[in-house]
Amino acid sequence: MTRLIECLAHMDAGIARVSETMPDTPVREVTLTRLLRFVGDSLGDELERHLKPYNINDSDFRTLMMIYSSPDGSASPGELCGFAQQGATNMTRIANVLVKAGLVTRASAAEDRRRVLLSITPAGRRFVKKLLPPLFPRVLEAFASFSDTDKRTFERLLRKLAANIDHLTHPDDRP
Amino acid sequence: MTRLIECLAHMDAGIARVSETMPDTPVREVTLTRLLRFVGDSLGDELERHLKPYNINDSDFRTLMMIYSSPDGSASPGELCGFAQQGATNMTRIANVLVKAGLVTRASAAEDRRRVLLSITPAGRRFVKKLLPPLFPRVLEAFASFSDTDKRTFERLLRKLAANIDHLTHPDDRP
DNA sequence: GCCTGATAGTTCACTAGCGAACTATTCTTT
DNA sequence: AAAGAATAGTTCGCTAGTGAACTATCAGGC
Repeated sequence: MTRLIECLAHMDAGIARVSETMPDTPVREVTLTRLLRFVGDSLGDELERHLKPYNINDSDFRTLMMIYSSPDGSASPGELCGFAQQGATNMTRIANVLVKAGLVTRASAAEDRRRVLLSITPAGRRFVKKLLPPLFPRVLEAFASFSDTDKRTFERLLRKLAANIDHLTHPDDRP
Repeated sequence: MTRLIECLAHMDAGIARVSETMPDTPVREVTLTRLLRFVGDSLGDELERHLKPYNINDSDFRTLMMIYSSPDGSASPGELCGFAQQGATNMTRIANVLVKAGLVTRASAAEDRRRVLLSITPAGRRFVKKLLPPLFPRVLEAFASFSDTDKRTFERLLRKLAANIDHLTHPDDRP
């Protein structure tokens, strides 16, 4: 597998060549977009690599973390797939996985029997507490060469970008 | 589907709660990682949405673009999956799709008959030239509120992060 | 109380991507 | 020149994720 840096160089060259035949290409913005996706995917792969030994994957883990970190340790599939940007279909599968692994329980809510309540079990909490700490050094290492200002700036720009994308995909501003 | 901004708020709250029970959580770095992936995925979804009417998906498109932007308009699956960080298996599928759509041709290379050469067809070039321009305004819009300095800084930080991840995943520095 | 419509989940059938096993070709060694 | 190792793709069987159809429950008018 080629090094990330070489991929980026290749990408830069490709974009440059495209912009020759199509002069109105917004080179910088396209580069940023591709870079962002690239780096994001790499981070995701890193995480999956760490999770694999536990036979759990990224979205299962994210979902578990959302339940774990909810104030009362439980949530319904609907809420979860809203925040995790997952389809309801997939959330059903994830819930199945987590329940089967004994990390959460599934019960239908008392007030509204259509809803389902996924609640974290003691084993689920233990699992999170064991899984998370070894992850921290790697996250820190990824940002090792970042100054405090770098991190603040990076976060600011990412949030700004998120806001822009929000406008882009929900152009329903004021009625 | 919930707004991006709300998801981020929810994510912030979740990380804050986790860091209460696990005080050694590197809150800022975790936040940056999650933000980055979030924004990257959203950009990806945006692209897929635009591509769907043409019955082509993100990786098919990226692959097509790599062939299009190669100096001689052709490449072998091996090169492509190196740079696209795709498995060879999937590249076979992608090649099948592109060939079936008449956008590229598949032929075995003369010098080394193990290799396969994927070459873009005139229809493939036309397709790219038609598909790409409507994409530009959206990319520009995503970075609309970014100053020139913002963009430069963002790019610098992303590349720095990429370099770090490279070290993280290939710790084979010097022998 | 009882249709109508809305909401929450699930099931089903399909697309996307991955790892392991396999095939065909080329390189190396002798 | 023949055997063995290496390389490039493909096929196969599996895991992830999606959209459409379906089920069960609730809410509102009458």
